[in-house]
Amino acid sequence: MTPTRQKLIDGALAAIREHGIAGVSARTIATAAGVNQALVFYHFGTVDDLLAAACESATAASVASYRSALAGVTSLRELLAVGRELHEREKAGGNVAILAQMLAGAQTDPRLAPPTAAALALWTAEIETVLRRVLTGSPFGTLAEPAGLAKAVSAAFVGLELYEGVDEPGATTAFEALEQLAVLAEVVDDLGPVARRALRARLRRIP
Amino acid sequence: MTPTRQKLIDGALAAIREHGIAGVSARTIATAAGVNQALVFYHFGTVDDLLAAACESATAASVASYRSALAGVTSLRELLAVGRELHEREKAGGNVAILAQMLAGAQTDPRLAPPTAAALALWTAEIETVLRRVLTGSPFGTLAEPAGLAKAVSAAFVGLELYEGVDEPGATTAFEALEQLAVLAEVVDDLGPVARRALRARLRRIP
DNA sequence: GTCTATAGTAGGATAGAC
DNA sequence: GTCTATCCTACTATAGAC
Repeated sequence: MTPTRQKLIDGALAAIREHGIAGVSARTIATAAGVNQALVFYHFGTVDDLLAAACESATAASVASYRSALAGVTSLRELLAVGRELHEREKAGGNVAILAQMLAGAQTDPRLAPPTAAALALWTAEIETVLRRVLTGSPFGTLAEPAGLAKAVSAAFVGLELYEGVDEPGATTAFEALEQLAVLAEVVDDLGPVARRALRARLRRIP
Repeated sequence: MTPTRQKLIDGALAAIREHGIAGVSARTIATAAGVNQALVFYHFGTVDDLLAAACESATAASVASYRSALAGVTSLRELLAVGRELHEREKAGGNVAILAQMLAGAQTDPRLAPPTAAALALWTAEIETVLRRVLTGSPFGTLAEPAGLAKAVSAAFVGLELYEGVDEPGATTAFEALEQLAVLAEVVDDLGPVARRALRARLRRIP
């Protein structure tokens, strides 16, 4: 990785954060990177390709920085704590914000869709591993596929970050409600043998 | 509402759907609307103001079209069915897609944030009403605030629609997992008196 | 209210000097 | 690899004719 390539990638991330997908351009990126505008095309060919590289880089780094924390998670409560920490750090950093902007752009730009899907897959794979471990033997795990659940969790998280951008206090109440729901989930997961048997019996009656 | 204003609003919605927030302009909107480009500024002053009006209009219409269906909802299962129908219709229509694009744009454009928040509030208010009714007496309702839950549901839905744009089969598995989770929620909600008492006892021990 | 024309700015992309 | 200069396109917004 040459220094200029790195500058451009960092500049692209800064430009997305500052101007959103609607405002990024070779010029705004080059300004943020402190390099000449023509270098975007020399090093990456098109703006889209630079955005793809930047998104991949930022997501890979972000996911890696949570890998050890996620590896230690053995309960829903702990997973939630990691999610809360991620959310807190995102307020300053904004790697999920990058993903959200890419996702918005990818809806109508076929060149952005594959790299965005790939970046999201980094998150879902990590979350799926944790969910598979945490939900083993739980009523939740027996019913819902960890793979689908991981995708739903990632998508919901992105949606909440977007929502926070237009209604910060509202987003706080939304997160609090989800935390309460997770508490309930842990309680259900932790029911005594009698109640648990009743639950299992009910579940068996569902196709 | 003059015919031209209406054409412009419809054109704005079509343009957002086709080009995303990154690609809308007075020109793309005017082309979609079949009117002269200068009329955007005559009728709405700025592109942002037209987008705001279009978003409000589309969301209000969409919410209104689900009001009667939502009024008949008395269980989580039924609420889920409405959600599924909305999701199916969105594949063709795309009013949530509009909201998602506005949300992405609003992150960095302060002029888009208030109208976007207002449009989202139309959905959350409706969902909150239903949740409040459905969750009365349920362990879920006693723990989590319907207001926060409604916001979380709306945000998650937007996130899932965005996710679907880059990974359609993945989004399907995500929706399926959430449906399974809702089934489990209904089962918990419907537990026999013994198990229910055990659940309540546990919940009381949590602050 | 709607049109044409246009000013002024910003954007993608390339050629060619260094 | 990096820079300047430049072409062409597209954008917002307005002025003025109809």
